[in-house]
Amino acid sequence: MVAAKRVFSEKGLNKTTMEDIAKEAELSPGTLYLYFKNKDELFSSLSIRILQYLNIRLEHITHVQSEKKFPDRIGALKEAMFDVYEFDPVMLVNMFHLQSSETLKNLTPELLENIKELSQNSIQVTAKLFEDGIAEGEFIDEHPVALAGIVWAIFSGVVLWEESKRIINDEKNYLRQTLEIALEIFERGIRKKPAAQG
Amino acid sequence: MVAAKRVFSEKGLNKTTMEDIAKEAELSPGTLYLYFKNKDELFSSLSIRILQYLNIRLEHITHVQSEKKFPDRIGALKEAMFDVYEFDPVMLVNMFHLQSSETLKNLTPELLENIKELSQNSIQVTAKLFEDGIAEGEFIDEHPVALAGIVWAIFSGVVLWEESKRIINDEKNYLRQTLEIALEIFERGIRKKPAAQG
Amino acid sequence: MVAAKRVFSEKGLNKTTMEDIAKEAELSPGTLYLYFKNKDELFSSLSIRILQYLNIRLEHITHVQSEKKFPDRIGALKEAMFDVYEFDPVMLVNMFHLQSSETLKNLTPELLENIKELSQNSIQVTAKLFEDGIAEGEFIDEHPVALAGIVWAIFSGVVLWEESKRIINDEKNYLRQTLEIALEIFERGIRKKPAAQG
Amino acid sequence: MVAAKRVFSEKGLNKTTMEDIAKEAELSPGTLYLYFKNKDELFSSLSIRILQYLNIRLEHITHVQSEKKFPDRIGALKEAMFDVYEFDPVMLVNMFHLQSSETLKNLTPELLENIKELSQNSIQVTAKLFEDGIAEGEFIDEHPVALAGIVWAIFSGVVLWEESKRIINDEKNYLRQTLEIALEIFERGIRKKPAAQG
DNA sequence: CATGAATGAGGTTTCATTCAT
DNA sequence: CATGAATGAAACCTCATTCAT
Repeated sequence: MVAAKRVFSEKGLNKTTMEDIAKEAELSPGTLYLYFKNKDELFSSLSIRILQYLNIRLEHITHVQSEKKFPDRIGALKEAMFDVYEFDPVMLVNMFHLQSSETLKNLTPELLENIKELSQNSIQVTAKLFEDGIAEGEFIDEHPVALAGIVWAIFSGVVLWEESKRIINDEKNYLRQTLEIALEIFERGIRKKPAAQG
Repeated sequence: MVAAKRVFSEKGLNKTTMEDIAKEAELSPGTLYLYFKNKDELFSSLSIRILQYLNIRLEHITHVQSEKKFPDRIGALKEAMFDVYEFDPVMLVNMFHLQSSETLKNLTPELLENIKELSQNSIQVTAKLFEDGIAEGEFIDEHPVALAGIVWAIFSGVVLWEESKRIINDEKNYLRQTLEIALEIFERGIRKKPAAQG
Repeated sequence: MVAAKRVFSEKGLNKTTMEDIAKEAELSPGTLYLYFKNKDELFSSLSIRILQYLNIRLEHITHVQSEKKFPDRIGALKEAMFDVYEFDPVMLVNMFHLQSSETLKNLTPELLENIKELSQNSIQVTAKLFEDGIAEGEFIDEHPVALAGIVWAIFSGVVLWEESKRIINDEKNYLRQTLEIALEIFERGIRKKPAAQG
Repeated sequence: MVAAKRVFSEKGLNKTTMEDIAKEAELSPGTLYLYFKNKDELFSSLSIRILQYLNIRLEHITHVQSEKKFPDRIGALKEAMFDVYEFDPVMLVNMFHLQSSETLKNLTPELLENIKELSQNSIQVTAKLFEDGIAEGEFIDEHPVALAGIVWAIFSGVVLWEESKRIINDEKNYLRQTLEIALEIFERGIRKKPAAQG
């Protein structure tokens, strides 16, 4: 349920009970089991929604904007990241927590396969974005998949980092600014001739 | 207990029972509660050990190696990262999950304060590493705290990323290589005149 | 549960486990927690049943028998006491032990308020029984609330006294006789002109 | 330990741990077991101190003041009650709670015998106080033991009553006044010709 | 399709008691 | 005579899951 993820955000996966979720979703606990095999699957399904949204956005970048030059496409990637974050900041953070063996082991094989495909696909699509730049000899590093991994690692690192600052220090969340700077540094770091020094 | 984290590492936070830990530590369940108020606090104490180790390594960089020039110091930071990761990869990942508000509520105020201080300190110490470079006009961005945040975000992002790849795809963990590349890109990205192009 | 107090009666509050109660009630332990927040609250709820029964009996005296003269009404009070004792002797004794601050802290505020109201109400209703006698100038003491307090103190004192005699000396319980005499003395003691001397 | 009973008073028998007591007594838990076989025995020993004090006071009334007339002796009994209450209000209340089967069953036979004797003795001594009055034909009731039981029941009833009022309503404790009135009523109630009416 | 009362296994936690020092 | 760390049995309580309605 789209609304039930609010509970996960507040309490975290472990401390959230099925009854909490049912209450928030205005359903009965039993009803949840009509839609989800168990708690972990419910949690994962919510995570998958974000991965799906992310993939849709990435498809859009490659297909619709395929004629554009690289600098615009990395800008589009940045926009996609912001959108994904704003689509559901809470579940995004939760999804990053999903990546721990204990949760993944309880999933149905289909669901696990689903997650695998979605994440592999998003990496590959991201990697394609870098291929042009590499082809044109603009980049220092020439392994597009590595670059894709790193750019998503930066994304998740910044999201978690800003989130934990918010919780521990009660600070405001500067995600957008921090991510902007981080990606700028990344972009400068991968180019042979930094734009700024043109 | 230094030996009790083995159980956490194997089973993950949720699936680990106090009795598991007691058995591994060759103690009785009751004894654990002489040293830790509850399960969350035991877990957090283990996380703190990593933060403490990190801070010790960082102190070492600034104090002992203070005469060294910047390029060496960012190299030392990189080494510290690898060491922290190898000190206890699993607990490091768990620590990134610690930041869920509900877990933090069960901690004693002292422990919470302890965590706060350690993370703030590690950021500040890291920020100092960048100050020289900024003072010498070598860097584009001039906000050392922002750079410190980003470099740690990259670290945690890469760690989580590689861990999840390992779990989902059963791949080997390329942490060292990925982190190496990521930090190289980062370093190039922050300098005005990339060393490679000097 | 009306049937669950049997266990308390047999074993006493401390020695009774939630599982004992569950077994006697033919329920599972978890089910008990659907109805009672915790053990103290379950125990208190049983105590409240006696207070409620007492209040119902007292209401009956004032409302139904309001036309009767005082001597009959104090006789009715005596009957109420016997009935309350016979309603559940063991829980009555336990109720007198309820008043330990630590136990009261675990209760929900509503339950605590409930207990307060019931005890205050029973005092006030009892006090009303004495008001007529005072109005007609028959009594020496003219503070009805004080008399109400004393008559209930006598009740609880005699109940505890006879119970402890029963336990320590394995004697039979002479509650009825002792209470009869005690209340007769009380009644003679508060009147200006003792009936016997008329 | 004379000072350790404060803990019982605050928390009640069940909620008080041996460690609480040890801390209050500035001893270690282990040391308590040098002096007391177990928790119940520790608790009972504290109760016995009051019974002993009560018996000493009662002896004093009969032996030293044996030449006095009855009216003075019942006045002396009243004083003894106040003294006993002030000697240790807290343990007095606790002692009344002791009278529940669950606690008594764990006692050593010697201790139980001790308690039996002390309470039987105090009843008998009290009964003697009434014998003179009965012999002189002043009293309506002619069973001294019954009167003794009732007078102690009134005492314990009033003590518990005032104590519970204090806890539940946070009221001040009017023990002295209430007991004074209650005993006056009792005294008037047992005499054939009330003193007040000459 | 939905419910929600009931389950009960299993977790966390407590605490009277012991024993090596 | 005193300690207090350690015990471990047994308590309380939780919560994912089921199933009769």
